[in-house]
Amino acid sequence: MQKYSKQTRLLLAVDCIIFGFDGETLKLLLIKRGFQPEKNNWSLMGGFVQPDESLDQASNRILKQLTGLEGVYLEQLHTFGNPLRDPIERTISVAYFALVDIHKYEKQISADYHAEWFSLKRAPKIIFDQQEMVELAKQRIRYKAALHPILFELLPGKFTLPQLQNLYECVFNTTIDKRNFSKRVLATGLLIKLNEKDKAGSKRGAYYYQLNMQNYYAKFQAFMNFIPNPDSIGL
Amino acid sequence: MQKYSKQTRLLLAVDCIIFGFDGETLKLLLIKRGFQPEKNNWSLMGGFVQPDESLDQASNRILKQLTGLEGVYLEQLHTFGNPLRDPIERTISVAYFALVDIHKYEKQISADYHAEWFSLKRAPKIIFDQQEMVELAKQRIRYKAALHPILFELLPGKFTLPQLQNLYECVFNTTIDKRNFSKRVLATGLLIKLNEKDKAGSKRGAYYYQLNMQNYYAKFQAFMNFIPNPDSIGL
DNA sequence: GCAAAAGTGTTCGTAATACACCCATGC
DNA sequence: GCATGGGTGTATTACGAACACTTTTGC
Repeated sequence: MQKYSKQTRLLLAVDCIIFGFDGETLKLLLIKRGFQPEKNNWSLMGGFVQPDESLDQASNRILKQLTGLEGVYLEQLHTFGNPLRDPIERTISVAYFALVDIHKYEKQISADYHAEWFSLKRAPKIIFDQQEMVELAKQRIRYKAALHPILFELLPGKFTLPQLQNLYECVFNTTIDKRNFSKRVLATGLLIKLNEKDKAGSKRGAYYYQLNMQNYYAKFQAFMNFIPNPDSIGL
Repeated sequence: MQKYSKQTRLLLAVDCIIFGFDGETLKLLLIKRGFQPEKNNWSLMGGFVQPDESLDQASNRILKQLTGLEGVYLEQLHTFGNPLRDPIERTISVAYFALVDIHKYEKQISADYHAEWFSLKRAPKIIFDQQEMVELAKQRIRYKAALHPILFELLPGKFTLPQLQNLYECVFNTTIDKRNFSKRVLATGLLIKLNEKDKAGSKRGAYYYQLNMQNYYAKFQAFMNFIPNPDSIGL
């Protein structure tokens, strides 16, 4: 059978908003764009969708090619299709966001790929409408994290409660009572306490926990409250 | 400046999943596809994105062209990009879902546009991967409706509490205690009681309510519980 | 011994749940 | 007068919020 004649074909790209957490602030991974226009300016990880790959495959490939990251949490966010968003030629971009354990890849990323982590607040200007993508991604992460345990994807396999709380406080830009926080979190049954302490953060040391993967997968879609007063936060 | 040479251009379409509520069940609006392949088979409202329009514009245009619907709730759902989803030629489809007051357009739609409402459970087979789109849309609506008052978009300007409860019970496939339901709903401050009754559903008649649009817009993004035990429902 | 962070329990108020009867009307 | 659906109140429970002191240990 024939093709759909008369219809316009358009360029299709994928852009990945990659978040990491260094224990202090949320970070964004950017790269210096390798081609015109906007060559050498900071950009999200992006690339064109190839003829034989799905969108999920494209986003995973681009992530791997530009950062070496593989097997990380990656989710489709939104598709941006403003006719003028790319000044050279109309390009539709399917945006994905990723959550990664920053420490796992920190050195490799900067050494091999010339990508750099920026604190969300201090990130440089990025190209086209990518700032809009980042804002939407931040919003989506907050929204989802208020209900589902996605933020664990930003932490290493072993982490402490203070670290976890720090992450939540940082994402939601709030402070949480540590007694209530630990109660809430432990009540989910998602965590396994280890017989080992992290002595880095304090003299006394804080117990390490790890995810109970069984419960994690089982309860991932359930609604659970990890933060107090979700309404009061800018969701 | 030049174009991005060497990159493949792809067809880009928009498909709209249109939901309505007739007081009994959730319904889906389908149309007989007007061109090959799958000509005359049931399909979502779809069309190709034109060179000069954004995705939102495209979805609104397609909705208007195929159904006459205008100014309805329309939201981007997900983008489907499997290389083989359209057998003729690779086509990326950005799916949108719409919520409409079925009565407002019922006659017009079937008379002028040869579109038809189908009960979700009794809908015919639709083309390509559109069933997947519908499933995702149902899921998204449930998810969103559990937290935000979007289901009002499915009701006429004046509606009764029993009608509203019916809608929620239908969307979540559950039963709700009417005393608790009315308490919850009225507590949001979203409804204004009218001095008028709907006598169609019962001899005594049920009071009409309308949305307090001020509060509706203000609280739309807030988290609110409209259904008991969201966890227990298949979200 | 002191500074700094970790860990832990109780009280209180609010919100969700379960539950049953009367009301208005058309026939 | 009776059948049908509409409307309302209360008692109990569970959960989230507020809140302060003790523990450990490196210096």
